[in-house]
Amino acid sequence: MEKKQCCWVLTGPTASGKTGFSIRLAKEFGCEIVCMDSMQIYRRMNIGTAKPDAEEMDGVAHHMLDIVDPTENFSVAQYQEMAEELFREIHARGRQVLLVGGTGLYLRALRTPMAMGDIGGDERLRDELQAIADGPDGRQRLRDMLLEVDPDTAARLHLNDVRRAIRALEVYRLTGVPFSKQPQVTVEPPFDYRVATLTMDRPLLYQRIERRVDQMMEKGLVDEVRGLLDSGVPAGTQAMKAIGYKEIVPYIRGEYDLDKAVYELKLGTRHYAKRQLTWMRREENVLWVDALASDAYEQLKNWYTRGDAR
RNA sequence: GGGUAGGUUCCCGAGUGGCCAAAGGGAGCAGACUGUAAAUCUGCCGUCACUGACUUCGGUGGUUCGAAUCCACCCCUGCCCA
Repeated sequence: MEKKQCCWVLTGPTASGKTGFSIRLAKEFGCEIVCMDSMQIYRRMNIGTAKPDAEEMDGVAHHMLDIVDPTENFSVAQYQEMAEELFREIHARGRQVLLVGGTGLYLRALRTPMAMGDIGGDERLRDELQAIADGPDGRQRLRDMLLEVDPDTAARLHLNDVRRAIRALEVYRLTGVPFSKQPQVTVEPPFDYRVATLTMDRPLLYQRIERRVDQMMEKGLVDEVRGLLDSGVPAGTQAMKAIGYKEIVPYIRGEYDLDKAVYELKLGTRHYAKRQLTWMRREENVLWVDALASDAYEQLKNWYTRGDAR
């Protein structure tokens, strides 16, 4: 079998320093950077997503940034499709792909293409099921519905896990086959991935997060959020659920003061970073690098350029 | 100095004689995750030799079979009057 092309991946929690390392790597190895971040894909959401600006990019080609309007939804499946298309183009140019971002699900979708990747969503159905869930005894009713058509999934899901229960019911309604009985097509990923995760001492990471939030505020995060709202982006969209946006909206609406907003924003970011780490621990074949180690860059370099690794 | 409200486990905050290692929330930690994922959901959370034992509810000393809860004195904090 022909050897697959290898994509480099640099991941890690927010504020761990991915951007800096990625630019350096890109310059040294002629990489084109592909964003692997579920929120930086949105246009006009720059400060809150810590999207690199032109100066930071320093001439390095970046892809998948600003590809969706904040009023639109976007899915993992779309991401996977677009990204793989891009990889082919970049490789055709004879350049190296460097994926950079902290969205674990996106990485997994690339490394192990999702078996149910072709069963789309149905907004109306979701709304309908959500309405049931919101009703009296909603969660129990949802579980009962699921129990009837897909006892395995019903048993696996926690009563409060409404979101996944809805998805399971959705898949059943759409295909007639229970979620748990969907054919497990194991698709071989078309590319190889060499993954490195940046990490650091937890207290230090949290400190950096807080500092970064303060910087976002100085850069005018509030104005950015206000601008989005004023231009007609509804507060309930997927994009506005991003950390940095969902905490500022209530402040703008006068529901709480700025201190509270900043507190919530920092807290939300810390929680998020922790979840990212949890996700990455489960990923296999990952090089963990202490971002603050003096030889961090060397470690990354060696890992990516190592001939036999995979 | 007088009056008054309080001091509870990392924080906030319930608890006014046994059912209290002490509600609830927050933080923190751990985990899940298959077309919303920066989303959504779960577990742990005084200590230990952990189906039991030990230490804790400002301090000390009492009352009681038994106290975070009652009494006495003391220390500290907020507010009001001087």
